[in-house]
Amino acid sequence: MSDERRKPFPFDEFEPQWQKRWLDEKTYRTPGPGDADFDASKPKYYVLDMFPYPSGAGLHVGHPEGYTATDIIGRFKRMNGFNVLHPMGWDAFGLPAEQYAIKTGQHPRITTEANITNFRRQLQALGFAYDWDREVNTTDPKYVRWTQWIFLQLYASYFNEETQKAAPVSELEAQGKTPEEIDNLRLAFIHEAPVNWSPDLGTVLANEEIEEWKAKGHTVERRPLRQWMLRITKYAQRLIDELEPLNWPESIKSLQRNWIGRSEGAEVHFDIQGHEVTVFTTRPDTLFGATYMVLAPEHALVSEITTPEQKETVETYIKKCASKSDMERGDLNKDKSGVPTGAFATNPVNGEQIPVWIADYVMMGYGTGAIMAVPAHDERDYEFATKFELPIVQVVQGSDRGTQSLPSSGIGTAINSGFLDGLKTKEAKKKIIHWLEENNKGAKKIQFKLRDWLFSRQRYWGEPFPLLWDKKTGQHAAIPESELPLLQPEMEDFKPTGDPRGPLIKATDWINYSDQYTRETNTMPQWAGSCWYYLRYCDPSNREAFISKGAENYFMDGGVDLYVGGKEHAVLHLLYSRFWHKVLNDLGHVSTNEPFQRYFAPGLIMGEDGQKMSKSLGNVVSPDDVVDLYGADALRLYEMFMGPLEQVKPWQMKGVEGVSRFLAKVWRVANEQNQEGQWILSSKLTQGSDCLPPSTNQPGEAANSPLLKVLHETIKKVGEDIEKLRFNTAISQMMVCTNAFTAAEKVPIDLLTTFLKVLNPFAPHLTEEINKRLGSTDLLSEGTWPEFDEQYLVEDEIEIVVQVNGKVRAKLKVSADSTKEQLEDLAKADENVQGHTDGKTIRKVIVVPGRLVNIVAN
RNA sequence: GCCGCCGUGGCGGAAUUGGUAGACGCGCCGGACUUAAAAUCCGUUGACCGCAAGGUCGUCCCGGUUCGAUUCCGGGCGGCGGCACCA
Repeated sequence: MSDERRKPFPFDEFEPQWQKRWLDEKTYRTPGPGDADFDASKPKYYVLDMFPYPSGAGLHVGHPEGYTATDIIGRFKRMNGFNVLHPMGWDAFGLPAEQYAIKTGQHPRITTEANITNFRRQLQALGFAYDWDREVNTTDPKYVRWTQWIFLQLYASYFNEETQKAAPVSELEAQGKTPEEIDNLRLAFIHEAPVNWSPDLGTVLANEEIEEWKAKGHTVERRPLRQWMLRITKYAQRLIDELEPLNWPESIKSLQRNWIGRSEGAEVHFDIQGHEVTVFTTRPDTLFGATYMVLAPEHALVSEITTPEQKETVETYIKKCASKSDMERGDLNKDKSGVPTGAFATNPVNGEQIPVWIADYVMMGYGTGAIMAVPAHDERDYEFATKFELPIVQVVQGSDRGTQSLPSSGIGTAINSGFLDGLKTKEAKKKIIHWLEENNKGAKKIQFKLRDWLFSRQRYWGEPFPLLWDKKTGQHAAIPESELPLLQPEMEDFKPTGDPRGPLIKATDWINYSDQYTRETNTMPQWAGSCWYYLRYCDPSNREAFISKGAENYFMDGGVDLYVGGKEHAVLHLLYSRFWHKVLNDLGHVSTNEPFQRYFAPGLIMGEDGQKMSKSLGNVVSPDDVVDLYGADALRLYEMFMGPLEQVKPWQMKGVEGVSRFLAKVWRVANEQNQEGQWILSSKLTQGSDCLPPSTNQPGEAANSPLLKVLHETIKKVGEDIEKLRFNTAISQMMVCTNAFTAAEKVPIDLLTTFLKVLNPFAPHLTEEINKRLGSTDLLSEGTWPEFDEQYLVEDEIEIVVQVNGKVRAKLKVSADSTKEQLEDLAKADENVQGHTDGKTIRKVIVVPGRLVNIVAN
């Protein structure tokens, strides 16, 4: 253990030197519009990583998986003449820093800075070609300023239903709308609703965040509070439609579509003793089968319609439900519960009086919080009706599932349904919707699962809302843009108070804006900063705007070309970001309607034990340790060689050793050790091409040089594989090529240099070092990607397979231009083939030139 | 329950407009070099039968299409991820 492990090549010496040089010389700086050295005619390529939350634990080997992939693409595109934008930054607001601050008393800014310094060091030790001049940090006041500015754009906008676009609320003012009416249309609005309040965290959480924090041992309860919301639901249809043309994995698209949850159906109005109640259904064709109605316990009308006899029962039931969270209600789905209100509703289609129940299987948050129950054709209604002995009337026939629980998409024929009888489900739906619309009893309706985005948090370490409250009128207002950024006040104590207005409520001087106004004390969620960081990278130090028109037009033309990052953000971050981007697009601040043209999610890297890496299991691998033992290039190579990028795969230290051996082999193609153990240039190296046939211009002869052939195959394959993000097969091809170099008597330097260019995006340190030792003063990464020459790829002798009845019986070396007839004759002449055809009649011979001959005989 | 993805050697994985299954790497075994070890290099390595030539089986299981199926179709089984009383 104490023995220093012998390094197979001196990566520990040259890797830090190259990293220092790249940083000092700003090798990977990306010139943008406005820079003196910017060349507008050069095409851009924007390759983006999801920026990390700089935790105290530092990087684990999962981080560099995606980062290495983008680095290879970026370096490759750079060598192919693109002006590559490949930036990195920090998603640095967040609860862990705040909680650590509460524990230690240290300001979150200090721990955040320290963590960033550590993350940056770790990333730089891997040799990524980031333009560090473009680094962004969501907690930097210069960044916060623009996050708040974008929020103010949302605040000052509404969704124009006609254009399906955001527009300034000033349009509404011009239309004479009242302030209240306008507030009800703003994209950022105040809403009082039951929210997920965590007493021990002292904050409200988004629905999507509950599970995460519960898993960490925190409690979450339902509590009605006034909160800022963002009206993302207005964009539901566009978020689905505009997803379609994007180059994203189909599975991720489907995840988003699912989340948005579009359902087509109808709204139907029922009368309950003078009160109109609207339900949503995807099966309006089953209206004749509605034998009872159910309201969510929280439905506003419950108290009004409940009969005196049922009052006590209903109130008890509502109390019981209120004590349960959404989750608990969901967990108890084995057993339906509910009570009758005593009221009756009139089925608009046949005038039948049907009982109105309340039950917690109906959710207030979806649709209208009320349903028509059709027990013959809905599993849940069927279960409920059976339990409480409510009538079941079949109205669709022909379902293969029998009378109960027809699938909602099921096809059948309407029966017991008056004027719908005999119609197929599809036609019945159309006809009933038409009837409902004619008779003012309902209308076609598209319903989404997506809810508006709960945007406020009760935290210290987040962007304060740039908003004020009028002390007298209670009306809210924006602070002037000139006062941005609005930073949190310096506070000694940011512990949660239990006051749902958050810890900022304690900063009494700060809150008191003027005699007229007091400040909003909520802060924004961590998503805010990550919603638009990809835009800031394009123009990170702009003081006049969040991004300049010029930078936006150039770098965001067609959107981010490739976005790589974890699937865990496939729904929320990517949805929120798309939403903000669309609003900015509608308002004319950006020129595209989608931010990320191509998206790719790398698979998780598991621990050596096959389990997810976690501190508690002790199976976390730190890149620092891997770099110490094998070097940065070996880590990069291994991460890419493990398997397909998208796949979940376990870490294996032995595998790192394997690629380390490969890199050492490359090193030894160019270097050998002398008596003193120093690395000197290999004696196999030659200036000319004296290992090749005399005239390499002759295709046939050139192809006889195995080295030249494999090299050109490698150029071709690696280039193609990089475009397809198939790095594992690219690396295996480079291993094949290296083995050919190792086997060669002589190694022509020009061929070796060509190979080094191909390997450079993967292993930049090693290749630059060898190139330098070979006497070059240029950087490979600033050179151009080699072109392959088809003439070296042509084979003149190939192997074809001879099958008899589909089984391989012989392999023949034949000339590549053999005709079908020649192949057939050669195949039939083979001894072993004859052994299998003797005594049989040849029925058919299939010849696939260049591949095989299959003789069918019996 | 619904949606999506995936099942290939001891292991990570390659090969799909249907055409030699197991590239490349790890591990194992054998050999060379060495006083020895490490490092490096060479060779073997899906299973079974055979001295060999060769043969039989083999890509989760069952069936189908085809001259030919890891690849396409139908039906199962198993695993992973997401959603989940969404009307």
